[in-house]
Amino acid sequence: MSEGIDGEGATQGPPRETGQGAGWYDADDERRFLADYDPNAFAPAAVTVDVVALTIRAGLPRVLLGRRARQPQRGRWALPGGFVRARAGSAGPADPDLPDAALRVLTEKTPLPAEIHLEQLGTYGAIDRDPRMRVISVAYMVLAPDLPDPHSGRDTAEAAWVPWTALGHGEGAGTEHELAFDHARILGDAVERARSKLEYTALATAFLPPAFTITALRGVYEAVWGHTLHAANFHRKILATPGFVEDTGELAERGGAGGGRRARLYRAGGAALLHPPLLRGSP
Amino acid sequence: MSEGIDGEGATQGPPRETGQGAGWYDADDERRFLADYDPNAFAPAAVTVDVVALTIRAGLPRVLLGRRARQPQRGRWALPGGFVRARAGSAGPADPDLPDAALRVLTEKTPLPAEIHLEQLGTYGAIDRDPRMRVISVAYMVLAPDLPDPHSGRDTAEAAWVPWTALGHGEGAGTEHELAFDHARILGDAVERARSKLEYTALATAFLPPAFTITALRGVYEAVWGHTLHAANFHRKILATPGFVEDTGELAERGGAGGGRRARLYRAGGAALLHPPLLRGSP
DNA sequence: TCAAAAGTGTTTTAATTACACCCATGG
DNA sequence: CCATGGGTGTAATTAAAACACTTTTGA
Repeated sequence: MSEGIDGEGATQGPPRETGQGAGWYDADDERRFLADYDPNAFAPAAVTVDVVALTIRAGLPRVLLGRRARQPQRGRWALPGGFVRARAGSAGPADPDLPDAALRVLTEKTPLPAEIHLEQLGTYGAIDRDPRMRVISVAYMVLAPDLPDPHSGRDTAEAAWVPWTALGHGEGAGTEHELAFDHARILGDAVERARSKLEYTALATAFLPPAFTITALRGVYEAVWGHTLHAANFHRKILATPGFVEDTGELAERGGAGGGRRARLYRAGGAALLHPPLLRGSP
Repeated sequence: MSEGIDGEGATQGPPRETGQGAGWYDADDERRFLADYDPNAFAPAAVTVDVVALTIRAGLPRVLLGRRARQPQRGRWALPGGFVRARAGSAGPADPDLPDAALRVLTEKTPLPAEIHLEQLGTYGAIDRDPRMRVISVAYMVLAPDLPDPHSGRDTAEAAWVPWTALGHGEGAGTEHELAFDHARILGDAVERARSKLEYTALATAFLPPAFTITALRGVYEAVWGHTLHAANFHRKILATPGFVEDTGELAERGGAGGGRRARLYRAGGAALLHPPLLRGSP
């Protein structure tokens, strides 16, 4: 990990030769080295996590945002985020790994269900992305079913599930919904990732409750991709894809608002990847 | 970016209210805030980059590794890596962005051609991944054509393009080629990413020189995927995929070793994504 | 002239699409 | 009993896989 094979600052003092020349791995020598090591001899950097939590509510794809109550970028909408706890301190225990940090900052905003899809999106570290200092931010994407309204949290004036279509990924400068820092870019990357992963993975079920209808599943695709799909062919294709969904044997409560047959309920199947994939370019 | 909307340590002192209540964005207030800001009030973390540079040489897929000349993990093979330069200092100027840091540590090992594919793989930050301290490492993947032998560099006893099949991604514990830290996991993630991206992107050409034959392109797929492909159908499919390759009008120097027709030379086309994709499951 | 590699034709098979139609339910 | 949404049948289209075959070159 870490400094790998080279890297300035990666070693302290001259190399400790132990008579083996080119140097094969020696566990005793390593133990002596670590006993002498000073962890504060390195140039520090601030590391944060930002979470793009996506859901679908009322047919619209939405992202969890909070309006910043403090400087910098006070008043702007921003992704939930926070510093990674590198070690235990007054604020609490250390985050064992980066996903723990992501879930920690997210649960400050909203309760989470037992099953949640969390994946790393990417890391953003441009030198000018935060006006205060060099900050390197690891972004995560969360896909969740429709959740209760969020609470605002300590540094947030308000928090809400905002339709991402209102944000104009990357553009939207000067609008009411302009995002703080480079969060518009991070959101744009998350949306593109989600759109693309619906094609070749079974991820769409992460947006739904444990039991759902094929029509609800189609609603996920239509909301995320932004266009309608052929209902009959979609239905058949889902059922023909091994492991995508499993029949629960139950039926949904009622048909559509103005009548209609009651739909069968399915649960997510075991498959992670779809063979064959669903392609986006279909009507 | 950075601390997003919440995050402990994200603010210093009480919020500065300016009489606007819920707080809309105010550029003047932000300017005053930044003038007072102390960048050293944060818990630091070490941030590094590690680079998985992949190529194909003599029909084998290979990764650039160096043998560590210093503790910790002295004698083990490791990925090229180094600390991100958060700000300018005695070691040199700051890295403007993370990809700059990745290219910097890579050019310490090998000269690079003009065109190079660099993409971020992911960030690794488990609390125990480095025995010295909490280190968060941003991993990059580079795909390169066959390059000259690498130079060893300051902290490296030797450097080489090692066939990744000899490394057993993630396993290989106790073998001569066991990797340092969590580099086996990072390499495994890179290999899986490369295998998967060959399916639906035109990335295979990144492993080849500017002009190449369809057979050489097939060799890339066969090396990375680890099985042979049907030559005739592969040929046709490549040419049928719009924008994958363009005919140069030239022919390769000679046919195969023991005779054979001279192959046409192609260059990479403009397309980034393949429609339709090439699927891995084909003989 | 023979073997090796490049490249084309053609048949078989499977997946996708489009459109027609039946089923179940609420008003 | 009819509008609405769920669900199935089936033919037309298109892409993939398998296999046979021609072309070009080096030894």
